[in-house]
Amino acid sequence: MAEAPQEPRPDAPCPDAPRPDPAALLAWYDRAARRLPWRTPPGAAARPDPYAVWLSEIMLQQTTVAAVIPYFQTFIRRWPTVAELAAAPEDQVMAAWAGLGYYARARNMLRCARIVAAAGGRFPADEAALRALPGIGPYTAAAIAAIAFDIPATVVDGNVERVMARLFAATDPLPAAKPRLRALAAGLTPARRPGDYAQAVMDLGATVCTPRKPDCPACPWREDCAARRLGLAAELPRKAPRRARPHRRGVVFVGLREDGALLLETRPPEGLLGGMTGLPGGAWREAAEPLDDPAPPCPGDWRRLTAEARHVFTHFALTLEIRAARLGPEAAPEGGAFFAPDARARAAELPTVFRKAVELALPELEAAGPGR
DNA sequence: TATCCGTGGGT
DNA sequence: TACCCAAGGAT
Repeated sequence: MAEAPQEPRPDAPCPDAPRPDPAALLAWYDRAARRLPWRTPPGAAARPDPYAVWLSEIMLQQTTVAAVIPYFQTFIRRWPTVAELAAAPEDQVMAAWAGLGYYARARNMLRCARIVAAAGGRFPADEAALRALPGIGPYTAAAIAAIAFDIPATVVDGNVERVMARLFAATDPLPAAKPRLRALAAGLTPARRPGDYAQAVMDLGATVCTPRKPDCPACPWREDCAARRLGLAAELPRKAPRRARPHRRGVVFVGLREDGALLLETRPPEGLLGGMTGLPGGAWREAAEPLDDPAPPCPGDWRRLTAEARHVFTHFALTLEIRAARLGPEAAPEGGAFFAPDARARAAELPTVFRKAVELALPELEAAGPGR
């Protein structure tokens, strides 16, 4: 295709500017690569298990490495192959995922595992085919293709966007700048060691080219970085302003039966905390509106706790009023609620907002004793 | 294109 | 305290 003459952009690298060398980044990676449970050492001839790469990448979506590691270890030990994960009951998978957040990931992960297992148990070594699987978007498809199969796919995550914005001093704000940052990243992707390169750019963003206080002297691309020359590194990438977070309130019931069983319910499959186990309660409404005062899920001596559970979701903050009761062996839940044995073990299988409420209520309920 | 969807750590 | 941010995807 013929090159159309392009309007020069004020923040574009001049044609004679030194082009960052992927080999320099790979040399840094050979030295500085983090050891991660799903990662093979840099330069290793053997590719990592595609199942482990896929599992780690799903867990790492919008989630920090430190948070993922224990969950990855648990999953890989409990379900060592995609076939074994595919055969697992959904409620067990959701319970094992509890606390990691973005629960639609877990359901899509299981759907994906079942598709792959039914097709023979091998992940496709092709970016487009990966992209067609549930829970695998542009980033994850490129990451699996590159890391598991050493295909020269361009991974673009938040790290890569930040590194490119600085390297080329792209001053236009996100998210509008995404297509251009992707194109810049694609222009650097090497044919040699693309899997290590993909991980190297992300490691660079995670450990050197950090959002605040980047460690420019430690950067293998320090001499090539336009933002560093301009003194802009710490200010990039720029971002469009975001909306203020609203505040909501609600009521939850923590019911403890004499035998230690906890009163729970299964949430609707879609939406917030979809498909997870939760506590019965009312609607969560804007704090300025009247509180939804729901009927108890089961008759009992319900008492309001002084303490409230506070939790912050991505797009709103929540304060939960807690109503707690010890319930007799005859207690009969209504409206889909049910008892599950071993309240303390169950709390670990709840989304964090509910786990907080249970942890506030249990000591008081246990101290009160059955005869209260 | 914009909104929805969790959580925990850093500053 | 308040805000930012993280190996994003689905709709």
